[in-house]
Amino acid sequence: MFKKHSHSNCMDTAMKRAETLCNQRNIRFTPIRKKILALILEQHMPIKAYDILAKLSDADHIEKPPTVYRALEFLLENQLIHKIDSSNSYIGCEFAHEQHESQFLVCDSCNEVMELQEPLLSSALTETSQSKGFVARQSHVEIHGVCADCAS
Amino acid sequence: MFKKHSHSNCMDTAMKRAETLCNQRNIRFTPIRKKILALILEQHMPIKAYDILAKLSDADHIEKPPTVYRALEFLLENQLIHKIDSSNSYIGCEFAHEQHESQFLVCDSCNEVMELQEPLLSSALTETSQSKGFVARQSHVEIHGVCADCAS
DNA sequence: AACAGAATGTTACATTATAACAACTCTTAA
DNA sequence: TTAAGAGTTGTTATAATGTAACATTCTGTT
Repeated sequence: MFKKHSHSNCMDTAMKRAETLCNQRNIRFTPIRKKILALILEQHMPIKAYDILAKLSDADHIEKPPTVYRALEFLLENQLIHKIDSSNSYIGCEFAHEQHESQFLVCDSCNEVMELQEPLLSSALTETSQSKGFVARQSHVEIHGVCADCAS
Repeated sequence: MFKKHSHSNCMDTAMKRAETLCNQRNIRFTPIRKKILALILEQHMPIKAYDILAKLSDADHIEKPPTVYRALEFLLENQLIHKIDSSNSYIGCEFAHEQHESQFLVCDSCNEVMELQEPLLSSALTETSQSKGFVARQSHVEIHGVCADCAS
């Protein structure tokens, strides 16, 4: 485990932040979107689309894939969640308040993911793009390995 | 296009490098593996597994998905190719001679991919991991945007 | 209420990837 | 030389991931 913390607390915060953000952007934080964001946040590690689907089906009437993928698309667009490309899974965003790169430490032992916002890394990405005349729009960094807790 | 160059030349070089590397490592560079690496290299941009399959089916007798995925697995393990996670596609490695991180500029306009080995970026990745007590094994960076040629 | 646009429901299907077991091939060692 | 064993490939079937297309419902605005 990367860190101990009051998870229900962090969930509440994230949900409220999402609510506020949607109001600001004048976009609709509908029950389905809310429910799916909550499912992702309560997981506190990457979750797969069809696992979300299964949880929805348990709780409510049976849902279909598009229901989930549409909500995921919405949440991704608004940076309320991120996709971990290497495992086709989704995780709540720790910094849902501004446009930012995706930087992750992915522990291959416990499967937890830590999201980062490292200025050093950000500037390295920016400089790299610039040096190639490349106009960067979105960067995605996944560092796989073993987290501090698992290593010790 | 990121750059003009003699592509058949770069293909030959890459194939020979692969041959040498497999000899050094005492692993078998079988006809199937050779053929699939050649298909990926001649593409010179990311290619999807089922597109490889289609090309094989055209040329030879009909092949099945496991044939392709096994070869891809082999080529990935030996860093002769890389997977572009964001598009489930595969591209020949530009630096098939040593263990290295995967760093890519992905042009969302022309779909070309430029592989990099930027020391600045590498060290930023290393320092980021270390600062979190994370033991990094493999990093993957994809910078999406518009390449110099498409931007101009 | 009537409309327009957004969101959701539903069916069907497309794409990406792997499990499981059989058959073949290559090397090595009796 | 042949039997054993590991590695590779063939084959069938299916799992996992994701989307197209169209119908329906909801929401806010005239």
